[in-house]
Amino acid sequence: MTEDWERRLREHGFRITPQRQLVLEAVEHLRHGTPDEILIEVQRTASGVNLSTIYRTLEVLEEVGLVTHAHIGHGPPTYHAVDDDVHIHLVCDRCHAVSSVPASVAQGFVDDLEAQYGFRTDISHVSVHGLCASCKDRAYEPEADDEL
Amino acid sequence: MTEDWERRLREHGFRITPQRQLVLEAVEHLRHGTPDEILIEVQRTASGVNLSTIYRTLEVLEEVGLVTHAHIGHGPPTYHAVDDDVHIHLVCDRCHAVSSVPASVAQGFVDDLEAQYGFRTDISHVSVHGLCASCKDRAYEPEADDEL
DNA sequence: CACCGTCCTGCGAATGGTTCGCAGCAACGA
DNA sequence: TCGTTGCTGCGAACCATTCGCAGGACGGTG
Repeated sequence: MTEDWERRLREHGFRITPQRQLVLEAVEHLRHGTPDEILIEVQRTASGVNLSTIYRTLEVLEEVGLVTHAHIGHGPPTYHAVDDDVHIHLVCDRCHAVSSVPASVAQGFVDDLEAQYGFRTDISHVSVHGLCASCKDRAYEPEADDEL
Repeated sequence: MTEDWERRLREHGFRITPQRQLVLEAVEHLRHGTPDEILIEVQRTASGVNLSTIYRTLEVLEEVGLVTHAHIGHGPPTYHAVDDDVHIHLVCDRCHAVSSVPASVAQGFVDDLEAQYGFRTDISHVSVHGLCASCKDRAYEPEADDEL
């Protein structure tokens, strides 16, 4: 049978190539992956694949709706498959830990933005910065030591 | 009288320099500015200032709490003065327009994150992606033309 | 008000992530 | 099987950011 991802690509006039299959599989396997990490994963199977191909392939896969990317912190974007649960990234500014929470916690917020400002939020693209539970409890602002 | 920003810098052991004053003024003048844009603004007054100085100065100003930065979209970070109203950036993925809304619309969301996950959100660092009102009304997914 | 120790700045090079141009190979319809 | 055209690998180009260094400026002190 023809896989869904093949159909998606064909419908948009793209060809089916081993590279595209491998990149998609890598993204699905690593649940979050930067282009770099995806390259390494792909090269476990096909060592000849080039970084530029990863970038171009991710662009194509995103265009046909098979993957999306989100900006987490200062570094490069991370890609993930679209059929994953929609989630929000919580990025700790202290320890840089990234956790995911269901998008549903933001539903009220998203609805408010649409109702009050007409803005339709792509919630999976949101990344939220702050302090994770451990860092919040462990210390209070060591970099802003005005008093003490 | 001694300005607040001078006191802030001195308290942290930093010196007062024209460059630091100019960068701070530029950030306050442009309400959102990338390092590049800030450089151009600063150079209207002092053409000799270098880009590396902008980066280093922004780092210092951020450390002492005079400016913050937020990640908006794919490009470089944007800086703004901290005494601005705390706001959230809404970034339109279609037309790339950036609008600001009061942080208060996210209060419930922020509270939920703290209550349910212990995550203390730095709301001013959040940027929200999606479609602005005009783009949402004007067209439906021209880049994802599955049908028609 | 001049002096001196440091910090700060300008400059140019290095770095890391991403994109581009090109020539050859491969997908897929005929 | 053949030909068209898209896709890939490669290396160079590019952009934003950081670093190292030498000279200049800030600001405390006498």
